[in-house]
Amino acid sequence: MLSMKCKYALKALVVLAAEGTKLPSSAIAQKARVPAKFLEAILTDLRKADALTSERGAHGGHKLKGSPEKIMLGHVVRAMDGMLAPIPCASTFYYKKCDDCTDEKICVIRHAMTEVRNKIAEVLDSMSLEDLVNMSPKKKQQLFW
Amino acid sequence: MLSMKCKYALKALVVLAAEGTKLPSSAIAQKARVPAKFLEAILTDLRKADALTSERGAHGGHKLKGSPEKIMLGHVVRAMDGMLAPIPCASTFYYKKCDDCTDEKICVIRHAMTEVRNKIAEVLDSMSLEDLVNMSPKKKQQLFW
DNA sequence: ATTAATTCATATAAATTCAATAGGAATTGA
DNA sequence: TCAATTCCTATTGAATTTATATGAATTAAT
Ligand code: FES
Ligand code: FES
Repeated sequence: MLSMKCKYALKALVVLAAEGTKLPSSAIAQKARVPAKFLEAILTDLRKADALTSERGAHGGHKLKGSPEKIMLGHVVRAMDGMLAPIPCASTFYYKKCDDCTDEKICVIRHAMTEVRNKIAEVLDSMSLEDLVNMSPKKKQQLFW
Repeated sequence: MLSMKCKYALKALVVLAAEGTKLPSSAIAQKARVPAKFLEAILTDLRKADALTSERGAHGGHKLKGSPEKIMLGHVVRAMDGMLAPIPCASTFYYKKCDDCTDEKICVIRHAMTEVRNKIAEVLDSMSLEDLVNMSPKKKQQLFW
């Protein structure tokens, strides 16, 4: 399950990708239809995840770091929610051993869930913010949802 | 994320699939290495999900309902954890509208997550308990994890 | 220098979900 | 009657989620 945090993060990034310019968090919150104060914390995390840069003070704001086609959904989702895999032992970026399994090399649950994780990663690691923006039939009107 | 409940459920079902026979929950708990009392509740849910049948009283126990190749992982995961989709609006079995989106037909988040959900469903709805058992290199020794 | 707009840091809180345990009623076979 | 079992209801503690509140630090404009 994607958390609200992650969903909001994606929306914020789509807004920034479509806009291209620097925007204050309040403007992003409005356009993305996301709780303003919650978004502030999310933007901080996105900055730490290297997805955007921020400037403080008057006329400050947030701007995408790098071009939209280089920021992949997989990167964003991992930064917000952690692993893509359904189960920690099947994760490549957030691997964790299972206490209830003695030999993960033969574990059939792990094998099955690794297949799932690979499919998820295939989709999310090949889809960029630009893809997301272009996906919208109304992108010229800046309507994404 | 797969819950522990779901993981335990899958393990219990693999044990039953491999064994073929009726087993009391205590025996399943031991073979699957799962907390006994927690498993009891899980087995009840699995019965309600039509994955097994139970007999009460002495010599009672639980038995797979139908053959292992007909019970799909997707069915089990849905019964335990709900939707496969990363987000409710992208779920086919557990659909729920998003409060923060005004037009889901054009929503790019939904479009992206629908792709993910379809990949997940493709894997889990085509993999059966029998597949899981056969996946094990040590199935003859009943070692699955 | 003051003010307004902003990010940033920290703390907190309410609600929900998860993982499990407890206790005992009901059922069944020996 | 007894032992083994499923089944039912309640509870618990911990963690996570989804925020909100407060105010410090920074910056540009006046
Ligand atoms: S090793 Fe993770 S489920 Fe078995
Ligand atoms: S409709 Fe669900 S994310 Fe937009």
